[in-house]
Amino acid sequence: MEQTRLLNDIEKDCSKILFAIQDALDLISGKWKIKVISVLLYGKKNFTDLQRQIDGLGSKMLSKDLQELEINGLITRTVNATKPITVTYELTEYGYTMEPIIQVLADWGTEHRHKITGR
Amino acid sequence: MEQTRLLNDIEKDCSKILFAIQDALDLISGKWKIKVISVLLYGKKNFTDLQRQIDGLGSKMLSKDLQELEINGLITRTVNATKPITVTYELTEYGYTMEPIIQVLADWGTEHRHKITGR
DNA sequence: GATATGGGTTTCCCTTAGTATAGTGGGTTC
DNA sequence: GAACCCACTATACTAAGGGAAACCCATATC
Repeated sequence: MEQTRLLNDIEKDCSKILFAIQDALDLISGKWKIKVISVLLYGKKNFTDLQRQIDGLGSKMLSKDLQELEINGLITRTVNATKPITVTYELTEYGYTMEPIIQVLADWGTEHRHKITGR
Repeated sequence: MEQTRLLNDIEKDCSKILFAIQDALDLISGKWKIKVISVLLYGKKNFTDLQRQIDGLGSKMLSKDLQELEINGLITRTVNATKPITVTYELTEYGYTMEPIIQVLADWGTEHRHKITGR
């Protein structure tokens, strides 16, 4: 009885983190969004520079993902009145709160590569 | 010149974390793998319990993802000689190294939900 | 001997995420 | 005035990921 109750509590905990994870993934799912955010952690970038930095990313996907990231408040889009008009994308303060996610993923990936390629 | 050199260095850094992130995502991409790992953080589970705990997950996907997670050394599969035969899935030591990823995602997701639903 | 449970596999289907390619519109440079 | 850069948008296609349902095998319970 006591045991059962504890198990139920654990399952509730577990369900909660499952929902939380889904909430996070909803914003960054897809092949490119995390990478866009990662690049923007290094500073503001314009459209073409973003595309150049992320290998394989086409303009249609970049355009779509930037729109979605903006809608979700993670980045801002600024049109600059420069000679040829340029557009700058930049992480919002909220966007920067994703840094730990990027960091921990990158750390794990680095360790994993060491493990695979025989440290 | 100095400035340019620094920029190049930054771009190399950036490329590195992009590759690292890709390495990590290769193992946990898809709709269900992170959730399977998350549930297993709470302890070993059998097939049916995993399926019950993760809403919407069908047996085909679960079966496929478990195989892939095992191949990548994140979980172990143990057949138990019980009355009706049961199979137990459990995180390996390596699998547990994913905990920080799950944790940081869950934390962010929780905060995000607070923000969206008007703290 | 019918039904249930655990642990899957197989087949078929379908949507959607993503790719490739081309084009637009404004401005600048050669 | 040709060609090139930036920032996209449009169109068209495709492949892979995933869902639903049926089926399989063993045990064992009614």
